[in-house]
Amino acid sequence: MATMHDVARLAQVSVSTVSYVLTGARPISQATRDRVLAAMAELDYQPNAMARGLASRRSRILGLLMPMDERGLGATETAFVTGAASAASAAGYHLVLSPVGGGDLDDLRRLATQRMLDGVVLMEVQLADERVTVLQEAGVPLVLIGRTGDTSALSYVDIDFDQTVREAVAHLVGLGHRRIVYVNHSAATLASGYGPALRTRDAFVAAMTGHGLDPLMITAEDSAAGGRAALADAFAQAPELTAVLAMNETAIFGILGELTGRGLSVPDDVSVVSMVTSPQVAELATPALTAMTSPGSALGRIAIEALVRHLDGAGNRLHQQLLPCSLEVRGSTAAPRSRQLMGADQ
Amino acid sequence: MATMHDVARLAQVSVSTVSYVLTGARPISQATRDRVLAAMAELDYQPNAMARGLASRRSRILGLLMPMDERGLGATETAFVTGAASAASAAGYHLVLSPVGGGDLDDLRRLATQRMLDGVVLMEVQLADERVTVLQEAGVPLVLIGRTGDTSALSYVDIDFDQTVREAVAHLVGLGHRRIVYVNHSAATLASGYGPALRTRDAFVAAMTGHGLDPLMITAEDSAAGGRAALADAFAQAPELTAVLAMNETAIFGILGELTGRGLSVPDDVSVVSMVTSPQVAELATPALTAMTSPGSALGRIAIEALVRHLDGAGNRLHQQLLPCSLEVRGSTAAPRSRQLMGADQ
DNA sequence: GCGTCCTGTCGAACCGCTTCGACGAAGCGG
DNA sequence: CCGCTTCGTCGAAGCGGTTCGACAGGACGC
Repeated sequence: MATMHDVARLAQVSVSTVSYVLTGARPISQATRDRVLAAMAELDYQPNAMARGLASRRSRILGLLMPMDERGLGATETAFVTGAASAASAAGYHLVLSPVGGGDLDDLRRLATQRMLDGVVLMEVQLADERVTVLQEAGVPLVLIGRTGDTSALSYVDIDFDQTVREAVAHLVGLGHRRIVYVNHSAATLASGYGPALRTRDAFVAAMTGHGLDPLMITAEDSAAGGRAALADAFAQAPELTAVLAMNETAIFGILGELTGRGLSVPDDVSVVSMVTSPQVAELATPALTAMTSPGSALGRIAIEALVRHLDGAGNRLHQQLLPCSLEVRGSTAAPRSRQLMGADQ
Repeated sequence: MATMHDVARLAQVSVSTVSYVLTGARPISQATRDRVLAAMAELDYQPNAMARGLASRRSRILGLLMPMDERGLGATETAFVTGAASAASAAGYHLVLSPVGGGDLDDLRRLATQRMLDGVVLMEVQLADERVTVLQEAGVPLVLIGRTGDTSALSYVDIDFDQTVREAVAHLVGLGHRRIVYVNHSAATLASGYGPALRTRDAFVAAMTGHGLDPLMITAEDSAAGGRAALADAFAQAPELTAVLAMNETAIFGILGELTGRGLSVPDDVSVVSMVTSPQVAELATPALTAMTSPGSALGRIAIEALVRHLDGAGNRLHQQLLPCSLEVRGSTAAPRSRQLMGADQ
């Protein structure tokens, strides 16, 4: 493993000159630069990341902290990660993903305090998130995906849930639906302060009321069974419903199964719109789901770019940005057919 | 940010003594140790990871290299990651996930050469995998998940596909099925040398022939549409089939949809077994899928433990281990009902 | 009572790179 | 031709740890 000394010796310059060639921190003549570069190539020189990090007090490593529950990463989150990774790589940073579970707040503190990460992007932020506190106390530059309740001093990128829900509702209302049920995450998730669940709830109420309609929300566990139960619930509360808007990607398969089980067809009897969904998942269902496609990779890219700007540039400004999901119409939505035609089978 | 010097001064000892307390490399008297620990606590001292890494030439960081395609990470892969993460943390290592896409072999080389990773676990290994070569050349300790074609000099943990397929086939044969179709990944995936696809193919042929049955394999694109097409294919080649064994987790939803579309019921008309699947995904379908559950988190744990043993211990031995998936019977398999009863609707 | 072996601690030499101050050599206006 | 920048380069001092050799002092064998 060649070191800078070897390069310097071979190129007949001092170590510092080699360093300046590498970092560009000071001007170096073309002739010298060429000699140094040639020496580096000949020795197959690679700078030692640790040494560089120690001396410069910057690791050029960015952390992407992702809670990994047993459910796995959806295509949305994956798009997010890949977007972030390529943006980081383009900016000359490494991106490491760190799976931080619920309990290891200490682990997180250690990671942050050991000066191994120049900055951090935090995914799946709760409205009140201790991790944010820990990282802020550790003095680590931070960008959130999602938002905490109080965003006054934080940079974040998030989905524009308000706009997204409004658009989804508008699509259904435009088709002629009046009785629309919103299937959210579970009550427990709501109670835990999960932002997307809360924000979509509020947005749904606002959107429906805006159309003069009654907003009915049902909560569902994150499972197929939860979806089935939720749909049963929905029919109990609103037998005349003609459309379902679902935030819960996992439950939606149960919803579809239950609809089929009741002899209802999608989209003829009931239209279904899936929120914050990736095309891959939407295509999995039969019929393919009309969905609000999340701007996954853009979110990742923007978050990293904001973080890098903060680290490299002098700018100390906060970056706060919302991106809406885009409506992609597939086979699961259509104009409602009159309920009378269906006979008595509810 | 307190440094070792600060601790040493406060505890009235030399820096090296503090270091020995921390690393345990030399005996330190209880009295001194207590003074040092007290000083560390008082100053809220955290060792600087870079400095430590530079001096000791060991970063205590393990890399988990995961290719991230747009499909996302299934629950299986996620279990794998969490298993690895907790094992690493238990061994006193950090685990960073690095999403290496297809093209960035150079990126990988850089990561490996910069001495930032003590060792690496490589996921989703192809039979001929350039990444393995790159890492071996860089001299990075390596454990594979999956296997390359030539495993003579490599440590790996992998699923015992042979055993898994044999068990799945035995389950179906035991129920009375004779005509069983195996839906594998796409022909392109097979051609690319994807180990699981090739190994399950061979295992399926062996298992079926062992039962005196004709092994029929169909390839399917990784999508619902691919699954539908594959099932049509299967019926064209074997109209009398009563069971489907599917490796392709994505295609399986299309298979189920197509079966329903043809008026066939699962499991009464056709039994379906999903291979290398997580319970979460199996429960998503209606009916819930009988599946071979992959030992995801155990795989991750074992891989990391093998790597750590190699790094810490003197042992230079290879670790090569296969783990079978375990059969979990759910609602998608049953004894075949005689085809005669079905009438003429093929 | 003396050489020997541990034990526990210290000082100093790195690990490989960045960065700051210094300085000779041009370049330049007057 | 002189003093003053500007340019290009060098040497050395860190960055915050680890680790090796040395050594004082007590235990121990004989």
